Formats: sequence, C-alpha cells, structure tokens
Amino acid sequence: MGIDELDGRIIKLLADEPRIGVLEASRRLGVARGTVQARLDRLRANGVIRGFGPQVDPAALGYPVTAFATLEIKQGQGTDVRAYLVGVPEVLELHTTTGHGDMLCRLVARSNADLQRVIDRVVGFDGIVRASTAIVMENPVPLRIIPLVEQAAAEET
Amino acid sequence: MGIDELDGRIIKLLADEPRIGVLEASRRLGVARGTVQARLDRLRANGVIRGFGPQVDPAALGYPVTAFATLEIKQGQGTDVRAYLVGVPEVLELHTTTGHGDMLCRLVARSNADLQRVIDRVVGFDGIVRASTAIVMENPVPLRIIPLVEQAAAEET
DNA sequence: GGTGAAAGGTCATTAAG
DNA sequence: CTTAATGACCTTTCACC
Repeated sequence: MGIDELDGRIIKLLADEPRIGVLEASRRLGVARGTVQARLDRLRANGVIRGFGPQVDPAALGYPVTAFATLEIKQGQGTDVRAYLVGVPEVLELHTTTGHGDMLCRLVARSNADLQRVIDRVVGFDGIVRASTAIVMENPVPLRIIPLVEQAAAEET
Repeated sequence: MGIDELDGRIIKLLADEPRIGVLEASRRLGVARGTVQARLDRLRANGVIRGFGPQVDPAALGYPVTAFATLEIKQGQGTDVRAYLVGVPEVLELHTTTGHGDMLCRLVARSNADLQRVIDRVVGFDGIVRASTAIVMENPVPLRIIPLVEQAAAEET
C-alpha cells in the first residue's frame, strides 16, 4: 500500500517542477517513460496522488487574513452546522474533532475588520454556541507533504 | 489585483479537469486559445495560481490520522521552535497565531497510538511548554478554494 | 495556421520476485 | 508464475512560433 523510493522521487520531481512532462521526468530519473507512466497511474489509482489541480493563493485573491476557529456545537446540530458552513465561501476547511472544541475550521478574510464579518456569519448560525478564533500572524511552515513522502518512501523496504 | 469572471471559469475548469490543456480549455470556455494562455500567464505572474503540483493524500501514504496541536511557547524561543518543527515530517503545517496559543500545527500519524509518538516528539523540544491536541474525526469540508474563487470573481466588476 | 514534440496506448522482450 | 521494467512503434493532441 505504501510507496517505494522511485515513487517518492517521482512525486518530489513533480512537486519541484510541475510543468515537466512524463517524458522529461523519465529522462531525469533515468528510467523508461513507460515506467514513470505506470507509476503515476498506480499512484493515482491508489489515491496517493489526488490530482494536479491549480494551487490558488487566497491572499492573491484578496483574502490575506487567515484564522482558525474552534466551534462549540449544540448537541445534535452537527449535521446542520456542516451544511451551513459548506455554504460559506470563506470557510476553506472544516473538521470535526475530539476535545471540547467539536469543530475546527479555517477561515480567510479580506482584512482583520472583514474577519469580524466572517466570524459573525459563522457564529450567527443557530447550531453554533460559540467560537474561539486564533488569527494567523505568520506561516513558518506552509502546507507541505514532501518530507512525509520522503519518510514514507524510505520506510518501504 | 483581483480576478474577473473569465479567470474564475478558467480556474474552475482546471480544478475540475487538470489534465486538459490550454487548447481544450479554450474550446470549452468559448474563447480564443491565446486568451486563455494570456490569462493563465497573468494568474501565475500575480501569484494567484502558485502551481500545478501533485496533491498527495497523507492517508494513502499510511498516515490516516490528522490532528491539530496548539502549542504554548517559551518567551523568545519561537525561532528555535520553528526550526525544530520544520525538521519533523509529520508536521504538515505550522502557524503562529494570536491568543495564548502562540502556535498551531497540523500533524499526521500512522495511528492514534503513533500520534502519541509524534506529539511526544513535538512537545519534547525544550522551547515548547505544552500542547493541546484535537484529533480530527471527520473532514466535512476538505481544503477547498473554488467557492472563494467564485466569490472573488463575482465581486470584480 | 503550420510544425516539431510530447502524451498515451499497445506490444514483445527481458528481468526479478 | 507473476509482476514490473524496458524500448519500439503508432496516433492524437498540444504548445510554440
């Protein structure tokens, strides 16, 4: 189920230079083109690679403020809350969690002032009792996966 | 600085079917091929589209457990903590935040038991006073950007 | 709009588990 | 025996000028 060392190198190469094709990748890796193609097909089939969609930066869209909100939910309202938050564009991500928190969501906003509007819109829903928000100041480690890929590849015998 | 409606449609189309090229995209959108190409170049230049790297699923790599840890940092140890956490592959993301929390990080692990090991490794660092962890149970809204793109595109005149 | 190149597929051969 | 890698060939499609 895991990935081997060659899979890891393919993923790393594609992450570094997404524009290169299968042929160029095979050249750089020193393997046959068909091999790279077969590996990629397998990685997609296994769900390891979900796709190659565009990575959009919310800040460049005009939403430079990011925050994480911990939501406390009324008993039995979880389903309604999810359905509601799906409809809020500024909610980029939503998780249900253990702990008192119940839910954790990632928000973006146009400014700190605008964040208040977003939070009001989130908390305004009936099923949400209260929200505790942490505004992101810096992002020393942006969402990454390569180190984990390397570890997973190395652990495969 | 924002994006217009056509930009939005281009991004949406590429998100839905990343494999299609510029030519096929222009056909579907009913615009000239050069237009799509120019728009894409501009979106990349503006930083709206950061790239087309592979989206890797940690679960498929053997790390199905996700957690968010709020870290409390010793005064003046922030820089050291960042440098340390960068070296931990299971740390997928790290933010410094407002509030008592100081830092928020996203972790993955091979199992709930393995999560303990990861947390120990994180908290084991000297500059970290303590960690409060929320384990993710469900993910009703996986990281998404399209609704925000649509809103940003609609708001542009 | 034309052209060189690459993607994607199939095949037979070879190697390794 | 099964799985994977390889190099060859072919057709369609795209990117670039």
